[in-house]
Amino acid sequence: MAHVTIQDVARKAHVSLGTVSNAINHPNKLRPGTLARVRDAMSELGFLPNQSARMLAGGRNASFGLVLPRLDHGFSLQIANGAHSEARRHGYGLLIANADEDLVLEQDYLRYFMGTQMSGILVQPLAGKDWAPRAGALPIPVVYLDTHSKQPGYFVAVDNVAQGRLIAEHAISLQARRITVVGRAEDPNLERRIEGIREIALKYPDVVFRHLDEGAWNLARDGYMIGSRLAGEPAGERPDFVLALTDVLATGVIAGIQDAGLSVPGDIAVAGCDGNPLAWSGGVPLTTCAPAGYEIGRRGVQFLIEQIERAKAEKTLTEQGDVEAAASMSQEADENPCHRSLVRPFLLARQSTVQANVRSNPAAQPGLDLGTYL
Amino acid sequence: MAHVTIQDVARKAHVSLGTVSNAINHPNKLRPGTLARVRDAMSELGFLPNQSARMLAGGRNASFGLVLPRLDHGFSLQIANGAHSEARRHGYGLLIANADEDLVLEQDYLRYFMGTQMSGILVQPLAGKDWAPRAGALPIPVVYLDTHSKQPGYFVAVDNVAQGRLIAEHAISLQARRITVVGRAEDPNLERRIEGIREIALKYPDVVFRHLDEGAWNLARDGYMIGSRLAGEPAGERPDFVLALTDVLATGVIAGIQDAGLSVPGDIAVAGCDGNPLAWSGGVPLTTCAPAGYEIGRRGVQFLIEQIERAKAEKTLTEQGDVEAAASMSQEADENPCHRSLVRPFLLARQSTVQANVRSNPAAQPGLDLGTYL
DNA sequence: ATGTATTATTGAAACGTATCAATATTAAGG
DNA sequence: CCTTAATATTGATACGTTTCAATAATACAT
Repeated sequence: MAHVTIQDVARKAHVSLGTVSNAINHPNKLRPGTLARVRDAMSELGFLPNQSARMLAGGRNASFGLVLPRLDHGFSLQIANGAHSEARRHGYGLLIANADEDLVLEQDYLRYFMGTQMSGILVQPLAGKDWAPRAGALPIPVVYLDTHSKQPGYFVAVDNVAQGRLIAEHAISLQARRITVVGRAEDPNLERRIEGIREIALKYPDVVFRHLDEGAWNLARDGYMIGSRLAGEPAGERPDFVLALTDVLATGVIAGIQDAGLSVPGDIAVAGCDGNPLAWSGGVPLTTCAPAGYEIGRRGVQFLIEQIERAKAEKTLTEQGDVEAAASMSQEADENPCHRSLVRPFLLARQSTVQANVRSNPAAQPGLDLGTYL
Repeated sequence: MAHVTIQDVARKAHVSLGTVSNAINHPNKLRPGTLARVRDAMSELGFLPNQSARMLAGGRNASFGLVLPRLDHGFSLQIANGAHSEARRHGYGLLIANADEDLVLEQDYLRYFMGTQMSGILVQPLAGKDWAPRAGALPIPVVYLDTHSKQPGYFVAVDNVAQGRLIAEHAISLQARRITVVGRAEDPNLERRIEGIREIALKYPDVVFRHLDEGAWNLARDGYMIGSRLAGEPAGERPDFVLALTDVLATGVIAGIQDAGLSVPGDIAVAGCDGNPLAWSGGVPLTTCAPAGYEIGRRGVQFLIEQIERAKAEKTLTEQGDVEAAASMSQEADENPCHRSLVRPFLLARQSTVQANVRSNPAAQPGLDLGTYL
């Protein structure tokens, strides 16, 4: 009942404390016979090493922490999957915490991860205009995901401006003449998408652009209402192309238009903008771009490992007495405090001609299976 | 650079170690002035309590661990969300680990959580015929989710048999005469669904039932191929109703049938069976049942808390010298080692008449917003 | 055999906190 | 102002590991 400790194992195997510890951490330091004896004792007693004690004594935990703002958005899941596979590839574990749209909870989890001696932390911060880097002087590597900031630190984000440009150019390449952008610009990422779209709009003065600054980014229902309304506009005035700022919105817009009796994309074409695989999994062939969450997670972990490696190198130099070399390394780091990685979006043109919107179910496309996202 | 410890804070605030500890854990034991002094010192030094040390010294961590087999299935996410909200309600945190379909990794995370002094662990074990309870004699509460087993322990699962019955009866109530069940029976849960369907089949001998034991549960593409094939069968022989064992499969089947030129549900109706919200989010109004993942997560946490409370009560009794009372409690527990909770599925009849399958976009239904699942 | 080089094993000293009995401080009552 | 009760604060101890210098046990060459 009482916890089985390394002591108990040592006693049972007739060896010392240190030997049991070695059996766990440096098995090759032991003679095969001893190792076997210790292992037998461990399994007989059902020994489970106390991770708290290990970390306290040993320093670092071979895991990363990932704090997500929510669990039920495809983008965050892609991040989690990308981060997880990259972490595993390097022998690290990944623990995920859900801040559940709550700033306080986000802070709590961040502090928890820091206190737990994690090897590093990834955060996809809660969106909001007032974003500031969480955490002060950091005892451990941190990488911010899906966020832009002028602050020093490590950041990995989608190039939202490029995303906007991409999708707007796509619309124009399909001969759209009246384009309506749908969605409230409620956070910097969305603003950047609009910025990209606007750039393109300026290049094509004969195309009519309009922005409906309404509809929450994550509510398909808002899209539905907007879609119904747009469908109700007179034929010559209503848009022939709707650019929704998010795929979830786009899904709703499509449904709204269709329920109003118009065809998509026959009467009005619709495109999304953030490559959310879950939004089109049901069979709506939505053109969109940048399903880049996976890549963001991957790069985030790479950044963490980069920081870890650098710290390790610095420490090694210092130990070798090469103090000036170490100093120059850390000075270099100080001069170059910002590390940004923009993940380039790409067009997922599942609606390569306007007509194609009608039927090209993703389930039918080999090599692209929805199951992965369900 | 070097970690700021409780010592440094104590020195800075001119108090003792114990006082700083109290400031963290029992703030009401301190005089307001002292508390303020300590808190100032903490924030000035940027103190972060070392969680490893806390747990080592103090015993338990106020968090639960959740080990999931995968992150990209809606059901697991529902579980995570249900567990998270219930845990928060009781003041606990939740850390999620993704076993990523890997038995070894699942074990690793379980061991990790046990070693981390988590207050309890939830596991949705990897599916497979050879399932056996992970973990031996457990030092901490564990609850198994979405699994059936004869072993002693705590289990929360969907009543898969009822699920099968429900969906089959639904089909028959819609006048189906030739029902084809689609999906490989690759794990006990799926077998149970078939069992439920079979029960109903026996009750209606004039209805033709057929089971195609093919199609992986999580591959829409498999469903697509099966759907195309079924659509190719002669009009009098092909099914008028397809029951897919999972919603993901059903999604594919629908696409396959439609691409073959038949209408759903006009020519062939299709229903899923596991209430995966992500599978119908795109606008395919799929009838299905039991979106019960959330409820499973919730009950799982409740079971954990129940175990914690019981242990606490037992300990209190023992301390009060009431040894015989404590003994009787634990004896009672020994005699009643199995705790099962079956979550009852319910029909999500989004296709309440066959015709309704055509158009009833969920985005249009108030009170049911997809955004939540995207 | 004997001494030396190599490899295994040992056990004491951290790691940073919570706990709790002991002590010091404050408040209350006369 | 003194006594007693209540409340704050202290600091030694324990938690279960890892680490590392010291020691013991081998293997190897002579």
